Amino acid sequence: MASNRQKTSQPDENSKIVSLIKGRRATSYDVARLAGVSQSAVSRCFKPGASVSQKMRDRVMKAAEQLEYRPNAIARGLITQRSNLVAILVSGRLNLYYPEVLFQLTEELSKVGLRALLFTVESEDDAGMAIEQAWQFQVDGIISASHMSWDQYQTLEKRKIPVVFFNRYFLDKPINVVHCYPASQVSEIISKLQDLGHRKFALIRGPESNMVSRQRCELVRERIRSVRKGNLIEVEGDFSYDSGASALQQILSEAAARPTAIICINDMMAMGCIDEARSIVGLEVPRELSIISFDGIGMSQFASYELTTIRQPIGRMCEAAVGLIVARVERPDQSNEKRVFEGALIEGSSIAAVS
Amino acid sequence: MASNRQKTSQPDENSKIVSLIKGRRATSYDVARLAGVSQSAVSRCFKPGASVSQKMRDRVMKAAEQLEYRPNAIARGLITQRSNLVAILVSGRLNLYYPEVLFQLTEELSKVGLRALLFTVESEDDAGMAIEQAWQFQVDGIISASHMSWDQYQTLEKRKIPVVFFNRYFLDKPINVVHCYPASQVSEIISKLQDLGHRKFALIRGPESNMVSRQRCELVRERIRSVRKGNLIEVEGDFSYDSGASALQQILSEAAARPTAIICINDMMAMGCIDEARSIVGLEVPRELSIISFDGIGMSQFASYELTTIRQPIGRMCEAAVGLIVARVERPDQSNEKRVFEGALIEGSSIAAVS
DNA sequence: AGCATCTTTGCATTCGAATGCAAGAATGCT
DNA sequence: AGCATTCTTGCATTCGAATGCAAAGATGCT
Repeated sequence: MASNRQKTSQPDENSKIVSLIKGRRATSYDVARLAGVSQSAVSRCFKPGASVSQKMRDRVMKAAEQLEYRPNAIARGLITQRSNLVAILVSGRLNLYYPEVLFQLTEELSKVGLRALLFTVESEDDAGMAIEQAWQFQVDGIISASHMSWDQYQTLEKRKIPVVFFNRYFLDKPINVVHCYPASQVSEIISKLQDLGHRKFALIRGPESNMVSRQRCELVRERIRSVRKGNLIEVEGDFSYDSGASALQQILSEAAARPTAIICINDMMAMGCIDEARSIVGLEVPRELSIISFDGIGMSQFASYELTTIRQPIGRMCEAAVGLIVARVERPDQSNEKRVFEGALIEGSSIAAVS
Repeated sequence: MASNRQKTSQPDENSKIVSLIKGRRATSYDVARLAGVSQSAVSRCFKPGASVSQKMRDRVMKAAEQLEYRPNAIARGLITQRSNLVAILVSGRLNLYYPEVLFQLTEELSKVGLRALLFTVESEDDAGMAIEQAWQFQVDGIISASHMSWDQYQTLEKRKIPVVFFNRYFLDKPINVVHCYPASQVSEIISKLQDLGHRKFALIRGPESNMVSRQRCELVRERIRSVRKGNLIEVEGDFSYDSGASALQQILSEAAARPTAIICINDMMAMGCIDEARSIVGLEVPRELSIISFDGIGMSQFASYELTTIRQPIGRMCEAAVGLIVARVERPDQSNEKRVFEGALIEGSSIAAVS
């Protein structure tokens, strides 16, 4: 009792405490004992904005340093009901767009004191498992850049877990979403292709179930039709390099007359397409075949490709996604929000005039 | 008291409990009350191998389902002193090797019930911050495929956090490490190059501080010298595409006679090198310049590159890394272990005979 | 000095699940 | 039936930090 009250423990007792801790992780109680204060005082010293005198803070901090004390985020999470964990669901060994998103999301989360709990999700089943796990770990929110069904989302909503979709959405459903709607860039680039003499186009889509792909396709179709009843052949891929390559073969075999320009719904397929054209089919890109695409991932600008592509402002989108998560965590009842970004046209060297 | 004892709660009371929960996350107490058993019984039902009768288990599980109960991993972590979290430290927007490792590590962790807490680390400072965070979150272990100083590692060891290095290590220091030592593949491919008539080589290294790069370099140098006092010019890169490109320029400006084969210490630099050779310098690869490299990442096999490269068995390495973590978590005092893997030579089309 | 106001501090409780211990139930054996 | 053994179950405590409340201390004002 008395020893608890005294302002500083005796030197010999101090070393006793320090050595007692040895091998164990120091807790706030250990720090409190060493500093001769209460556990709550220690807790308050590590809570920004709490009411603590300078004297107390100094003493506690000194003791904390001696014991290498760090607040236990798990215990803190239990009592505060905030884990500071955010689940990130990404798919994707096949599309190198995702790693870029993942790394930037992680950094943005880190800036606001949140940690990324990573889940790789290649199917709806995976998403279901990820959701269960995320729920068990009491994540503060989920950022999904991957497969997730409406039912699964509903479950999360019922459980009051904030969800932000990253370049994924459901038609006309109210959700939090960050995505890129590059309407004017599509106009611009399609016009440009037409100015270059292109009249016959092909479109390599993503899966029909993917809304972002559908949206991009709509923009492309509208724009091509708006100028002239253009010739547009469409085939479907799965966003992967390989599927871009086989899509090209399909186009060439199906089209009555070979298209002079191909619009790929993402960079990976465009790269597959270019490589297939050059190495297998023997078409020169861009002289004989122009190719444009969407995303603007890093490697789309490698000299082998130098894609003309519509870049997503991934950095700002990640920032927005994290911003939405934070906002929903702080005010769970606020209504959903869509943050839509423009694209940016990167003029590479994958297009040319029709010869 | 009495109601706590009775084997099943009354129907009306049940719905009262169910609705009481509404909006809240169900806890083991809620389930216990609904099932008419004790909280410890619920806990045991969710612990594999615990002693519970079938009757009890059924009743508890039914109640749990009704309430959508899932054990709170945070609370569990607090009492068991096991968070089931593993920190993964990767660097790397610039080297697409890391995303592959990251995704596979995550999947392997998931298989053994562990979750990946992701940290992006581009410098030792970042590593320091990641370590602090990981420590606060009571991670069960750390897998580092990134910068980490010996001092930082020592801190972790002192704190008894298992660490496994992934393709990183310190010279002759005892640590847990998984890496790839492709000695025979280096021999094989260098011999092959020599058989193809190559005598003048260049080596594009990674940073001198990187042990894996140094090790690969050693293998290359030994092998080249062992056959003939070959001509070997060396320049340093940073594993990125761009640095591969500029390394080529440096080689061409420094070398008295142009090398006919370039050994790149990773695929990214090889791709930069190939692109630079083809697009800027105007050299045909492989006719005028052969290029080989290390890693065997997915995109190294894209048709634009088709690198002859020594692949790391990333899948098995990730499995091993997770295995080591699990072993250290279960038996913390066991001594360190190195798991070394062979490489596998992928014969692409980036090499040819000297003309 | 005396009183009011504001600040600082400690006490006691809480979050949700796990677990050692002992009591109680079920089973087997003589 | 009586006793020993094994299996189930509940009680009470624990993990480590946060926080409402009230007491104690500091400060200002008259």
